[in-house]
Amino acid sequence: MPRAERERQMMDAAVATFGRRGYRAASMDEIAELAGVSKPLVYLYLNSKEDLFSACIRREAAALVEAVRGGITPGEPADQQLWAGLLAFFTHTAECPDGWSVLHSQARTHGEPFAREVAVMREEIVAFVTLLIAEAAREAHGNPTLPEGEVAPLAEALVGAAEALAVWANATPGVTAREAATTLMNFSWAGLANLMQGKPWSPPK
Amino acid sequence: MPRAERERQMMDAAVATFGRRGYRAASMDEIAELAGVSKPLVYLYLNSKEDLFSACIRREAAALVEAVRGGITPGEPADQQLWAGLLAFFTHTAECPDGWSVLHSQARTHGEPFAREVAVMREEIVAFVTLLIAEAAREAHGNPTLPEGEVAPLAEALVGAAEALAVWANATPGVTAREAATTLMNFSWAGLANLMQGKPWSPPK
Amino acid sequence: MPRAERERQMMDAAVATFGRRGYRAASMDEIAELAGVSKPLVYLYLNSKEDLFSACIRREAAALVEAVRGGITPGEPADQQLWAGLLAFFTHTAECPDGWSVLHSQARTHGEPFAREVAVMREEIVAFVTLLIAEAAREAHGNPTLPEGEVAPLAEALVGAAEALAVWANATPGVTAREAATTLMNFSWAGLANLMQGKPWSPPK
Amino acid sequence: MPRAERERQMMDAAVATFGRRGYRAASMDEIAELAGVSKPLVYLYLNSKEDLFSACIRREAAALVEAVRGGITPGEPADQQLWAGLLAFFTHTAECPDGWSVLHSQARTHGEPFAREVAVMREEIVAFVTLLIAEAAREAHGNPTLPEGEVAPLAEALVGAAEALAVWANATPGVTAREAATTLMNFSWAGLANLMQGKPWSPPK
DNA sequence: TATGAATGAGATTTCATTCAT
DNA sequence: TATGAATGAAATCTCATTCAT
Repeated sequence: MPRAERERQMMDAAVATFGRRGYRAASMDEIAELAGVSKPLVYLYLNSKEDLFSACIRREAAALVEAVRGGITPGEPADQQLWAGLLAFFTHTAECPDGWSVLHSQARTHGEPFAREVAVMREEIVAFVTLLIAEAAREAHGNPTLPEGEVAPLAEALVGAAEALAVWANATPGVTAREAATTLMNFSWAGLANLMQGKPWSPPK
Repeated sequence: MPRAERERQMMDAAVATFGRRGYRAASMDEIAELAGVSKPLVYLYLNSKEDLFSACIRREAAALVEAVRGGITPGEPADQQLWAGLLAFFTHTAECPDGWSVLHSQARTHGEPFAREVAVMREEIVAFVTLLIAEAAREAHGNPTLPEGEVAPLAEALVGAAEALAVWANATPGVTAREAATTLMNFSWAGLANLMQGKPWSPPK
Repeated sequence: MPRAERERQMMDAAVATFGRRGYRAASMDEIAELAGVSKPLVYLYLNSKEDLFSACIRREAAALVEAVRGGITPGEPADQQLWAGLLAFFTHTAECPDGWSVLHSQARTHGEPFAREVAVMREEIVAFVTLLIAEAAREAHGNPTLPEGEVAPLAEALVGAAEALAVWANATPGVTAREAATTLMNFSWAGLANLMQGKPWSPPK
Repeated sequence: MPRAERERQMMDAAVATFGRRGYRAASMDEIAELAGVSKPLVYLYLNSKEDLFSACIRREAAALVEAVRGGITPGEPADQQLWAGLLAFFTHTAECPDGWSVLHSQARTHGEPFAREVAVMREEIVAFVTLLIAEAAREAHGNPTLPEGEVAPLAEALVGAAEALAVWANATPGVTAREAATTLMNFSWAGLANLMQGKPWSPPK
């Protein structure tokens, strides 16, 4: 069997195992058995448990970014792009729950080598959403009405809400990607629109 | 030293260690050393690693709920209550980052005994937010304009966004609890208000 | 509470625990709890686990020897003495199963310091039985018909059979001491009588 | 080295260690060292201390039964069969003192999983001896003179005496298997013969 | 390309034992 | 006389990793 395919088998097994058990609780024995190969072969190809986990993170991150990117049509109105991106995001996380678990739950809770890998991808997505929000503001008024420093936290909140909804949708039977995306658009876009029209909510006192 | 105080020391050390390393990577040796006691004493008082982790989850969950509940004045307008609750939430998670990590990152990624403990608390908070949203709709129009089944996902999204912002605020130097709460109110409340006025965002096609 | 009584309580608890669990599996915690005292008190009075076990062996051995000795009337015919001794033996082992377990099962399986304690008592009993057999031979013929070197193994076999029957009687509901003693007399005495009349069983070839 | 042979080495070491130290006092470290392998290999092959002990019991029980069975020629007169069986028994227990210790001393003093394993083998042997006694009675008189319910305790006593003599023979230098078997035949067979002729020993009063 | 055999290091847990009062 | 508080040492067991083939 050619190396590339064997490697894919092993990574599939690793993603499933890491996603369900967590990095520490997953054992190389279990991964090798699930992949249907012997343990030394896993080491021959993937080098170490750390390297294997990193490889999983990179593969799943790339797949997620690819899925979202593929769902978007650049040049469309900002809300259409956000909608399309969210739909692709929720679709992908529903189709690959183990991969999503690796990225969201596991990689971020197991210290420095791994957290950074996933942070890179996340920043890329936050940056894209930040751009969309600024673009939307431009579309609405021709010039940015939102101060620069306020856009980033909003994008952070939107991405955070999307992540939480993805977990919730995976854990709640019967919730479709389209419903999740609609909920989040309703929840966020109208609020953003209000903000852009200079009508922020103001705290008491 | 009296037992109660020693127990508190151990739990402090355990929360710090579990919060930073995760359940599996945290070792009882490290916890005992950080607490300044011998390992057998930890077992004598807290029984087992599982029991210790559960005790940490329960203590931190109770403290968080207590903090949020203490920040709210019942009877005030719904947006005031939400604001106060978020402020208390972000203040508490900023003050107890390890406890927050235990609840948000660690407890939820390590299997059934633990996930359920924290799910109970989370459902309590989601239920409270659901009530607030419904109440706000009543305040705005005198009768519920949002269909029952749509409120729960919105509360889920709001709580999810709050959780993500708490993580982000803890990881980003210089972000205050007040700023985080303001961002989230801006992000969500205006959007919810729009929804309540019957102006949902509608997907294309 | 006076020391002597406390000590007896502790030894009772120790005998019960050692008898049921075995020397290693019995924990000082369990013994102290069963005795209704704190662990340091056990150490204050009985010194160490080894010493406590030795003390149990000595106490139970003395009680057993005392019981057997008290059942016998010296001067009676040898078979009457043997019968009375066996009856007392089976009665005592049935009344004190934990003590018997300590002597028979536990003390002999846990290495040198303890095996010797119980060996002393056992040799005393074997010597007594040896005397009885020789005496019986004299009663039958006026002079020893059995060579000296053959008496000891017979006594050993008789005592061994008694021990095994005691274990069996304790483990088999409904078997009385009188039945066990009768079985053993039937099994052994007639055989011994035959031997003494110079009619040994002879092996083939 | 092939797995089967390594496993045999480990079991040899385990039988020796369990036989000498007892189940609890034997440490897996000691067993591994005596076998000349690392501890993890013992666990890889034999699973756990409990499983290892059970495996030892089963192997030694099978070997003992096999040895006794192999010494007997079915169809011969009952006393010849008993003699041959005892000879084989004492020969085997003298050759495998550690295995005999595991079966007789250790397995029976350590709780339920183990006691039952050895009880099965013992019952098999007691049943065989019971058959022999009944057969002998038939050979002597053509019909059973011993009531059914009395044969079993006699077999129990005979087996018990054999067990005790095996321990004694192993502990007493210079005693051969042939001598032990002769002693027991002398001790028991003539007595049984008397019984079969309807001359039981009768208790006083 | 692939694996059966093997291990060093470290995890949780238990227990006999002692101090300070 | 009596105990609550505390620990050093050692047990069982797991796991990432490598060697020889």
